[in-house]
This record gives sequence, structure tokens and C-alpha cells, in this order.
Amino acid sequence: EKQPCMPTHPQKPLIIKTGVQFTTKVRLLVKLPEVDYQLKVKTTFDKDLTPGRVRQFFILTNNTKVMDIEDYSNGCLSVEFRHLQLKEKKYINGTKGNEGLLSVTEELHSLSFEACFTVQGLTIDLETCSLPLVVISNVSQLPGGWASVMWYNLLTDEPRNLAFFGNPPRATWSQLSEVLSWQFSTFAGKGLNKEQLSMLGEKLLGQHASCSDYQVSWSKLSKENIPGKSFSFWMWLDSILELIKKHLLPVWNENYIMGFVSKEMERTLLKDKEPGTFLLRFSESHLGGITFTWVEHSNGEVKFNSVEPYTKNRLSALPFADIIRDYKVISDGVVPENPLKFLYPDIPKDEAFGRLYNIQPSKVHPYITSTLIPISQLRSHTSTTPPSCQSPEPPMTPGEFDMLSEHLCFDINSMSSP
Amino acid sequence: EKQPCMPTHPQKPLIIKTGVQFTTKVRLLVKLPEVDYQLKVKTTFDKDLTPGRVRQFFILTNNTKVMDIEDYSNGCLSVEFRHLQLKEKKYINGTKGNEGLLSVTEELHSLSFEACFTVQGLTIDLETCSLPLVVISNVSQLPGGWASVMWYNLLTDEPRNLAFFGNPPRATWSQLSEVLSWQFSTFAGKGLNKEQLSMLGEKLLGQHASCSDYQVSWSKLSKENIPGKSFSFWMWLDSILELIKKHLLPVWNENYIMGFVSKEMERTLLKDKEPGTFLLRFSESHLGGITFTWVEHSNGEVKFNSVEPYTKNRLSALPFADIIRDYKVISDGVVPENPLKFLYPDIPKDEAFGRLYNIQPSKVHPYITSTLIPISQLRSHTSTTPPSCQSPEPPMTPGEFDMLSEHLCFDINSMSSP
DNA sequence: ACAGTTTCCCGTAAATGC
DNA sequence: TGCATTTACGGGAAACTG
Repeated sequence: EKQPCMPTHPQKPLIIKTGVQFTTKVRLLVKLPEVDYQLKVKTTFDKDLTPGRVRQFFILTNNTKVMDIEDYSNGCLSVEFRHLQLKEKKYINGTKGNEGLLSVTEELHSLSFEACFTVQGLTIDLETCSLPLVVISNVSQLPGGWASVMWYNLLTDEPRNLAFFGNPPRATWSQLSEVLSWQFSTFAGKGLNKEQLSMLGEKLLGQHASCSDYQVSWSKLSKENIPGKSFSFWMWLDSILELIKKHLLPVWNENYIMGFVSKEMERTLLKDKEPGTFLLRFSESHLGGITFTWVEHSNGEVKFNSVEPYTKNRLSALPFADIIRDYKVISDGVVPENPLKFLYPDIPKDEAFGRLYNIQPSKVHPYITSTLIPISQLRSHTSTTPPSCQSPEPPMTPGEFDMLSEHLCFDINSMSSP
Repeated sequence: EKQPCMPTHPQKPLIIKTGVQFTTKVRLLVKLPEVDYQLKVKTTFDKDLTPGRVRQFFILTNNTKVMDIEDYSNGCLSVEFRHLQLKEKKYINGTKGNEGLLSVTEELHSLSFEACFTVQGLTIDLETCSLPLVVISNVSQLPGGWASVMWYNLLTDEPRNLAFFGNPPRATWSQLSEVLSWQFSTFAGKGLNKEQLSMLGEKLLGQHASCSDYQVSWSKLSKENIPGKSFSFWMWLDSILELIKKHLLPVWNENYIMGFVSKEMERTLLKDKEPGTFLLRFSESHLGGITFTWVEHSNGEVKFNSVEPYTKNRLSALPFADIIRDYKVISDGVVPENPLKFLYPDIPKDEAFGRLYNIQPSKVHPYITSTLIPISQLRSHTSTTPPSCQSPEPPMTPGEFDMLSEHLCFDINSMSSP
């Protein structure tokens, strides 16, 4: 057999991108009395899907394989299909795929496995199938697809309700907030604390968020845009998750990013602190941005400043910790100064971020090394002041969701289950 | 018919990447007496290539089309094949493609066109084929492929000598330097001047460069590594061309980049100039880098400093003109200063680059905008002093090479010829 | 071990479809 | 026209293959 070939979107199983290879595995749980003949398994995509309402896909490559003894310990039969690839069935006649009722990431598909064998003259047909799958054609659809997988697995135990998104059930805020926190602990290593979740709840639900039994609709989470914005709540949150994964992992895991704080809360927290106290917050106006806000006292007045949020492009030019270390403000020709002194509530900046700074290579060649420094040119100021609040708390713990793995003895994308 | 579908590697015809669509066109130059029946043209890749020594490819998609009257003015017949795609033929038996004699970018392939028609009982077979083609599988092979196309077209007029690189002829430095300059004028808008070419000649050939009849081998240009480096002369030069195309176009076209100057020459040029005089030079040690060197006078002594070369990654974070505008040196805690004052020989920096600076967007939102500033931290200095020299001169003019187009009435990648 | 070559696939941009 | 979805392919990295 061939070697690896890393799976599609590691850690996000149940989502398959057309034209990209994926891997799946079936195991026979019944122990067969006699195993001295070959047991073939055939896998079919969208096997008994009624055409018309949704797109249909098929497996491009070879889809039949012989079962094999899995390992020496348990001796059960299994097959692993590798290098499978999906392609959309195109209809010559008028019938076309997605009919507009559901978005493509709400369409649920499935992978079926069939085997047929004879024991003592008896012909037995075995058939099983995967949990519902989402099929996408571009990674840009991954967030939407993942929202569907989450919602489905959060709200139903049915193994195969492909019509789930025809009329998706609601979730309580308590259920949803746990899944959201779980996203952060799974993909970024650290979940969300009470304050962060309460800001998220308020953003999503307004005052209702205080009631943990409040019902959130699927549409509210990931289909409707946030008022005044061009993206849904989930798109926004997922963009932040991606930003953390790629550019903020150590800072996030040290709990240095408060992240989800409203601007009012931010001011309440900062207003009584030492000048130069700052906190890190995600942008609410743009996808995948992070900013810092610091407090200043100038002639008896409290002032707050925030930089334009840093996005993935900026952060790949300069790591966030280095931005914090080097950030300078030039106020009308005055000597540049770094206004960031204490990470909220009162940790000296270098004490918090010191270990995360990039060590300059300082090679010994004829060249002078140079680095980039983020600078703001300041001219005028503004200020405000609002309500009250508390401080951070420990993150939540993950939940169930393990069903994704072992279920029906079906693995997709090398989720292992020894 | 379908719309555009931009061609592979615009401006670099005769190179085809496997799995990427390309377009080709044949025209019938003979006017046929009667055109009241369909004339089919079939295109075949590597038609009569003897297998074994080189890889062989075939056209994945439909390769037969009917000729059509081209336009109303000339009424001649033509077909345009679009969405063609190449795939390598794989041999089941031992025979494999490339036998190691030639690198893949030295393998020459061809595209054949066949048509058969009957006039007054006479059956006539028409056949023509393209100029030699290079087939690559990844854009990383594009520079090597382009070197082959250049060398072939520079040194032979044969329409189809697929064995050309079995024993490639040499070029005179005079021929080669013209093509090199032509590369810059074609892809970057401005060719190379005498001084730049003489530096290149010396780099490639040593003292022989003074003799324009000196013969340069194919190997020297693009197969052997530059002594002490891990890349060939051509790879180095092409990486610079790419850097210019993507990040330095305006600066290059204003003639502000001297670019090809040896370090000795650089010092000779700068040593008698005003302190703060600088020039722009491409890195010789790394692929695709540009640096600036400036002169300083400190207690009667002349000093030269160069920054670590900026590469495409750095330049996509900050445009080069802005780097020049904002560059600062901090000497042991002293107030930051921009050491770049005059572009060699004596143009005030802002006069030269002013029009190329990025205007800050300065949005009117609650955030403070911030930009990146390149900074060097200086501690100690070094200096030297060498020979003598002259100053810049106008660039060379392009050459022939138009044969690539009209030849044999074959177009690849939408090279037009009305 | 390794270098030349190909494959894989994300992420952006453009094309397509509705 | 605009939005949703797919296709295209450059570019970096991993896999392959003698």
C-alpha cells in the first residue's frame, strides 16, 4: 500500500471537498466463523438519495476493496479506503442539484458500505453508512460546513437524518455556549471563560442571553447577518478561531487575550487602571482582526486608544507579540514611545510577553539586519466613559461529541479508534 | 463558445504545465477552392516522439475540431483549441520517461495538427506542428523552462529540433547579453544598460566578458551553480526579474535601481559622494533580494552600510518605496534617523521617490491607523575602499524573437497575430 | 540519503450559474 | 444585477522515485 497522504482539513471530519482525497474505514463488528474467503466491501456515495433537491456526488476512484484482518489483538475485519475523491454528478436534463431551499453546506450526504457474504448456504447482505456528511467545493465553504456538522451533532442523535436542515431544531444558549467554548479548546487549546461567553451571548441574543434556556435558532447562528454587518455570527467567530490558530496560539493559550469584550466593558475595566494598561480584543467590525486598547491620562482626563485591528496579512509580516513589544506612537513629532505598559489588570508587558518575543537572528554577515516596527502617528484624541463589570475566570471544559468517532464503526479522515 | 480562461503563465509561451489549461490555434494559409464541407483538424501531442529517452504526454480533453472561417476580411480557415490539458503517459513496463540525460526542462516536445481533405477526387493530408515546447509539472520549473525556450530561439532557426539540448550550441556574450536585456525590457519594461550588463558578464564569465565574442555554454548559464552558491546564474537573474515584476516595477522603470553593481564598484561610486548618498543593488548571495547601501562619514573616515536584502515576503508587507521613505537607524539609543538622503549620484530622496510613496488611507473610524517601519539597530561599524568607475547609461533595445509568434502559423497561449 | 520531479491542496481570484 | 457556488491555478510543501 501507499504511504500517508494527509487527510482533508485535519480535525474537521465529516466535511469533504470535491476533488480532494479523503480516507474512510469500516470495521465488521460481528466475528465471522469462517474467514477463508475474500469479503469485498463496496462504498457508494449518495446511494439512495432522491435526486432533485440536492446535489449528488459520486466516487471517482476505485470503490471496492477486500476486507482484511485489522490487527493481531482483536482479529476483526476491516477495510480502509484511501485516495477517494468526490465529483458532482451532472444532469443532462433540466434537473439540477441544489434547488435553493438549502445552502450547499446544509445539504447532508452519506457514504454507504455494502458487503455480501454466504455462511452455510445463507446469503447475508450487510450495509451500513456514515454519519451525515457535508460536501464543499472550496475551502471558503469550510466554516459554513463545520457549523452544520456542529449543529447536527449537538441537536440530534439520529444516525442519518439527511433532511435535518429542512427544519433544524433550536439549541439552548447553554448548549450552544458549551459547543462554542469547545471549539476554542479543541482548535486553539483553551476554551472560553464566563465573561467571554457572556459577551458572545449578548452579541448574539441581546438581553436574552442572561437566560441560559433561551432558544437560539440555526439561522441566527449562521445564516442571518449580524445587524449592520455582512457576515453571520458564526462566520465572525470562526474567523477569530482561524486567526488564533494561525497567528495567536501562544498568546491565546497564556490567557492574555481577553478577546470578547464590548467596547463599553473595555472602558469600564481600563478606566481606573494605571496609564498604559492595555487589553487585547477581537474586532467586531471586521472578520479576523485583533486590536489592543490602552488607557491614558492626559490633563486629568481619561483617554482610550485602539489600533486598527491586525489581520492575518499583517500578522504574517510580524508576529503579534513583537507588535506589542515594538509598537510606538509618535505624537506630533515627539520622541516615539510605546504606550503599552501593563497587560490588564496590571502585569508588566515584558513579564507577560517576554517569553513570546521573537529573538532577532542577528546574523554575522556584512548586512545590517532590519526589522519592522508598527508605528502610529497621533494628532488628536477622543474619550468616553461607561458602566461596570468583573474580571476573567477559568475556561469551560469540553463536552461529548466523541460520537463523531466510533459511531457505526465508521471513520472518516483517519479519526482513529483503536 | 465559452469565454476567456486566461492562459498559462501569460507572456511565457511554449511552456505548458501539466494539468493546466492551454490554448492553441492553427490557420490554413492555402485558400481552398471549395469550402462547402467540414474540415476537421486533429491535434496530437508528442505525435512521433520515440519513447524511452523522454517523458511523453497526451491531450486529456477532446482534440478534434472543425475549422471555421476566421474573420470577414481574409476569409481563411482556422481553429482555436481551448481548454486543452496535458497529462503524462505512464508506462506499465520498465520504460520510464526521463532517462536522466536531460533535465525535464531541456526535453523538447511538440504539438501536431493534422487535417485531411479531398479536392476533385484528390485526397490531401495536411500536417504541421508547433515550435518545440517545454512541459513542466510545477511553476517552480518555469524559470528553467524559460531558459530553454530562450536558448533554443536564440541559437537556432530550425522549426523542430527536439534533440537540441542533447548538444546545445554556445552563444556569444554579445548574443546572450542582448537576450538578457530583452528579458528585462519585456517583463519589467526597461532593459539593462551597459554597466549592468558588464557586471553581469563579469559575474558569469570573469575577465572574458570584455570580449563580446566570448562563447558562453548552456551549462554555464543555467545548469552549473555559481561558485559557492546553490543556484545557477540564470536562476539568480530570473529571481530578480520576478522580484521586479511583483514588487519593484515603478522603481525599476524610473531607472532608480542600479541593481547590478559589484560591491567594489559600489564603494568606488559612493566614496566621494555626500554622506547619506545611497544606491539600490540586488543581492548576490540570495535569490530575489534587494538592498540599499549608503555612505557615511564618521570622524574623517568613509563608512558603507547595507541592509539585509529585502525579499518578496518583506516587500509584500511593505512596498519598497515606503521602506526607503521610512527606514530608520537607531544608533545606541540615539533618536532614530533615516540615513538615506540622496539617491546616487545626488538626487534628493523625496524628489526621486516622492511620487512612489504610498499615501496613508487615514480612515475616519475609531481606530488609530498604524504602519510598519523598517528599523535597524546599529552598534558597530566596518569600512573599506576600492577601485574606480563611471556612471549609468541608456538601456539596450529589444531584439528579434518575434518568430515565436507567427511561425508556422501556430499560436500557443493566445499570442495574437492578426 | 538525496536531488530532481511530481503531487497535493490551500487560498485567492475569476468564472460561472441562477 | 447581485449572490452563491464552482473552477482555475500560483505557490509552498510533502510525497514520490529512482
